[in-house]
Amino acid sequence: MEVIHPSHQNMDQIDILWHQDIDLGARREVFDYNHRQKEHELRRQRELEEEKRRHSLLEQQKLLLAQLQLDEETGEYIPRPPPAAPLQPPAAPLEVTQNDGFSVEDRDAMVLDAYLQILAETFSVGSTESSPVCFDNLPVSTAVSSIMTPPEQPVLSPATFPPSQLPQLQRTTPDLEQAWMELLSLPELQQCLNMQMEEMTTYPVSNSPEVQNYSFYPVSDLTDAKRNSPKVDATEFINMFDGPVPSVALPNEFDQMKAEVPQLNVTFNAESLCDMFYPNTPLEETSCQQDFEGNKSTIMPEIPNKAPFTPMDMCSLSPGDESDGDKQNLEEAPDLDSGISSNASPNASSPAKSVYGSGSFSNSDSEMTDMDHNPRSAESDYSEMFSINFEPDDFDLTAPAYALTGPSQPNEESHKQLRLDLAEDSGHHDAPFTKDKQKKRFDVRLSRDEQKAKALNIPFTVDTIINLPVDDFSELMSKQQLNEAQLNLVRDIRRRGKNKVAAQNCRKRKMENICGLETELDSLKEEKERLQNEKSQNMKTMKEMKQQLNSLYLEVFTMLKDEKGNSYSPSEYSLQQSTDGTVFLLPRIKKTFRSVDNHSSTS
DNA sequence: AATGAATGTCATGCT
DNA sequence: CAAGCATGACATTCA
Repeated sequence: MEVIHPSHQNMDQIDILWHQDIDLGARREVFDYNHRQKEHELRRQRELEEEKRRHSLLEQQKLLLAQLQLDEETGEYIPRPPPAAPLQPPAAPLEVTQNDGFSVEDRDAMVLDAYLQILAETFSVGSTESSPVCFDNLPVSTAVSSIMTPPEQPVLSPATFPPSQLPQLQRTTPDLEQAWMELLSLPELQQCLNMQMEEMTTYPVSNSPEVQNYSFYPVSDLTDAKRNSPKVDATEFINMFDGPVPSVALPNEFDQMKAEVPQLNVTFNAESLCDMFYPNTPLEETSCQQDFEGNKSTIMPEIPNKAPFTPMDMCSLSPGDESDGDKQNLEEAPDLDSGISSNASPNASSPAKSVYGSGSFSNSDSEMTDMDHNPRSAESDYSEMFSINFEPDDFDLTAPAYALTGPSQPNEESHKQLRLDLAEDSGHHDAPFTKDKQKKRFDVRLSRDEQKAKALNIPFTVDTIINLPVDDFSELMSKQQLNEAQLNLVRDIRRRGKNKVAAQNCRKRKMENICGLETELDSLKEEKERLQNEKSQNMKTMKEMKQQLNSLYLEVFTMLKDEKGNSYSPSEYSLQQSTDGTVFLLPRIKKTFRSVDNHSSTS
């Protein structure tokens, strides 16, 4: 028996199968390993080229952002003026592109083109005209404005930004956020960011807590801040993190945060940068999870009011500002539909304005600031999650309607508040302090209960008092040792708040009822008109039919003849039909008589 | 200054 | 019975 070499046999079989497949329409290249390998290499080459192209676009975009600065008045990005001498780009990767021999104008034009191209190609966000809007809404402008702030002026730390805006921004620009995430996932960008981050962390960061806080902001915030960093002086760069917090942070917390700085250095590698911006970092994730689990049982009743957890939500639960996150969860969500304390200030979409307050204070903002400035040990679940403590000695920092500006302008604000108090006590509010009367009115309204609560040292916010479920509210009241006056005030605040919402709903319902009735009235009018038209049409038809009947009647009469062949007069005879259908010709004599009788009797 | 709209607050009844 | 809701009536603020 002949022994065939196995491989030879296999090759023969493959050849047979191949011929069969050719008959079926498949080409040999499909099965050719070398051919497939070539194709694979070609594909890889294309991918590499694509990668290179994206990288160059990225570089151009970074360069562009370094060349641009935010015009705080128009909200537009404009070319940055030529930097001062000491402002040398600290980031090495950008030096290559910046020293390429282009004039500033050429480079700006090129960069602008590249920018538009990037927006059109890299981001699959949408049309280019929507992009600037999104950029305007991004917190990047806050970072840029912080960079642009003169060093001698206290730079607002991220902790003083109105954090309540952030989830909103997150919601309003999900596509852009996703695009940023995609960008960040590019290895080249991660490498670049990593280099810059290493530079950043090698500075003597005296206020390291802010570094940690910084990571709580949307990814675009930090990345854009970084993109601007090449033009930023080291001092200013540090100023981005150099906030007033150390002056208000409790020493133990400060030490604790400081102790985490080495961890940050470790975790600031390229792979975990995305995770740092979003809370998948093991460091934060564990703590977030812990906190989330810890508070879940008490948070849950309120959570359904809010959209499902976003990464920012998880971030908010991280240890650095867990109270902020909780407060956002629990206070913003009811505002969405209740409108009681809708913190939507007209400036909410303009971070550059809101950084310095510009008179647009919101309750939540002040509470956030309060929470930042009053980190407290856990007295109870709710005191940790919701409360502000109105400490008598931090009056100007914790006052509800004026605390946004933070420690940078404490005296002005406390004086404003004192004047506001005086105005309220005297019962009238001339408005020398506020530009927006509507806003002022809103704030004054809000601050009445706030003021009362503060006067009695109620350790909760009015939103907390109003929006807590009754069980949680009762539990909270029982845990706090409140005196009679405080309890009464808290109940009044809750009752007023509930009733306010009820009144709003009632009026809304009333308006809807009125609109519904108006619609119904319109439809009824139309129905009436239609029926009247139908009635007149019917009457017209009836008249025509009567005329036809009359003519037919006369026609029949003219055809009737007596024995002599004379016609019957319709005035003397009438035709009547009996029940069995027989038609009789009856003289009208009786009727004539009766009419004569009637006539004689009436006369 | 008068006026109407919008909104907050209170009283009351109902669930 | 307490809590909350609905709603009419009144008060306040503002344009």
